[in-house]
Amino acid sequence: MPLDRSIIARLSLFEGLGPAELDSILRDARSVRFAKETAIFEQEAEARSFYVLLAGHIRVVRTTPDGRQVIARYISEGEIFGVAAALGRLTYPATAIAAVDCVVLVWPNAVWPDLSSRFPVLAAGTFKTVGARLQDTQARVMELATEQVEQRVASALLRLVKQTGRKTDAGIEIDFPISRQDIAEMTGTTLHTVSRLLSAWEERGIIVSGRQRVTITDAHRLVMLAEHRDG
Amino acid sequence: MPLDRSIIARLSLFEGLGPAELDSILRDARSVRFAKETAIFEQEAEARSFYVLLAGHIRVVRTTPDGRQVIARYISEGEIFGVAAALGRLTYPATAIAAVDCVVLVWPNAVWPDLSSRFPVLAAGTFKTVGARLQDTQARVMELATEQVEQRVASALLRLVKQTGRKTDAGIEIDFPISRQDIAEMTGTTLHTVSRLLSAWEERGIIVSGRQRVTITDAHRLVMLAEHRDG
DNA sequence: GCGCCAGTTTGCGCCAGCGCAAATCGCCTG
DNA sequence: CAGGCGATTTGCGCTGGCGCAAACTGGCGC
Repeated sequence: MPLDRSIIARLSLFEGLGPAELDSILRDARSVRFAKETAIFEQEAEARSFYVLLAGHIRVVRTTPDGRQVIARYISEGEIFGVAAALGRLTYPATAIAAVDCVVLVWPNAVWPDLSSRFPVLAAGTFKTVGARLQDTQARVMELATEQVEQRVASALLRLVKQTGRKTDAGIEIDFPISRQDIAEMTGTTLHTVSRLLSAWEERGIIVSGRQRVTITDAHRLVMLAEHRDG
Repeated sequence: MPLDRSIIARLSLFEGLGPAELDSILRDARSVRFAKETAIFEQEAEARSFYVLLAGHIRVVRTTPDGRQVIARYISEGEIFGVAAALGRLTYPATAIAAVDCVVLVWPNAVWPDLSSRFPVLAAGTFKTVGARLQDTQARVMELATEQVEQRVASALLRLVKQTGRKTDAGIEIDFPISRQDIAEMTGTTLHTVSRLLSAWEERGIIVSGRQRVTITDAHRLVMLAEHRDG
């Protein structure tokens, strides 16, 4: 059963491509479902495929030799990921884990040279995504190097809300389960410190939170916290 | 006066290209000299060109809104840099400064689409470099998030030595002037802490150092320091 | 050859945030 | 609806490394 082009037509990555072209691209793809907390690919494994996330949220995690984990980023719907091969790498540099039940499109790496040369828009879009990621990662280096923990955690929450925020009556909620431990692994601190910070912010009415759930109720004050030393 | 193809023939980026192709690539380039401590391009400036370093060493620096600096990386001979435009960015994300007198080749961005499609090897090599940089940057995030200052400084020195080390009778020396402040800006600490660490290491015979100069005399013990908590 | 200055060293006090431990709380399962 | 488990909260003590300040030094320019 061939995939219907409507599933990718709306994605910015494929913008400007015609129906026949979309069909041609989809001919090499298959759609796969991943249950919550299962791995799409693993760090160090041979890179055989690249992916586009159709539905869900994915956590990209790197593990140090001594077993400590760091969350490199979250992938949102419509993003391309696992493009190691296009960047000349033979293995994936990180593990991708479904944060919720996910649906992804999968292409074998072998089709990339052909696909990218036939559809320069696609290649350009992919490299633009990579460029943006490089930029983000460098911004994180700067944050880790120059900012205090409180600023870093505030920034991380704001980034998550911006990327995946869902409006509720209480405020804007992060759209997938995220633990204190996860936030700690994004910001280079411990779950204890994150917990203390969130508690303090909740007391001051800036957020409300629960088990694996965070809602920002006063984004403005959180921005102040992220930027300055007051708030 | 046209540039001679011999200046780039030996670079891995242009590997596998014939004389006519090299000449064709060089036709669009010009060679420029930058004096020590001058800027090749500035953060936030419109990206008009991309570059290849022919001789010297370049420091890539990002500045935070409040004026703190972080060294993103050092560029060595033969590397391509300033490729913002190929990644879909309109401005440079960082400032590039000649750490010593440098010679660079400069191409206007306008020729990139043509050049990269005519010479896929060149495009692939460029994206491979970008991929490696993304990898490096993520590795730095992990280091900043999980390691102590001592480990980070040791790792930074080892990376510099590996990238640009020059053998002397005392050991392996970093091939360009580098201050305690520079090392601090690479590792997210202060020049004071770096100075204390280097003094301690010098006392233990692991390095010898002077004004803007570091020589590793016992790389093995420095590796131990970078990995564990002893040494 | 001398003076100046950027780069470096070092002492001291302090505190942000980690590590450890224990209690508590929600949620899911049976 | 009871039990159990993973997530969260919170107290306490400690310390790595920062901030400040002052002294020192190697090299370059005059």
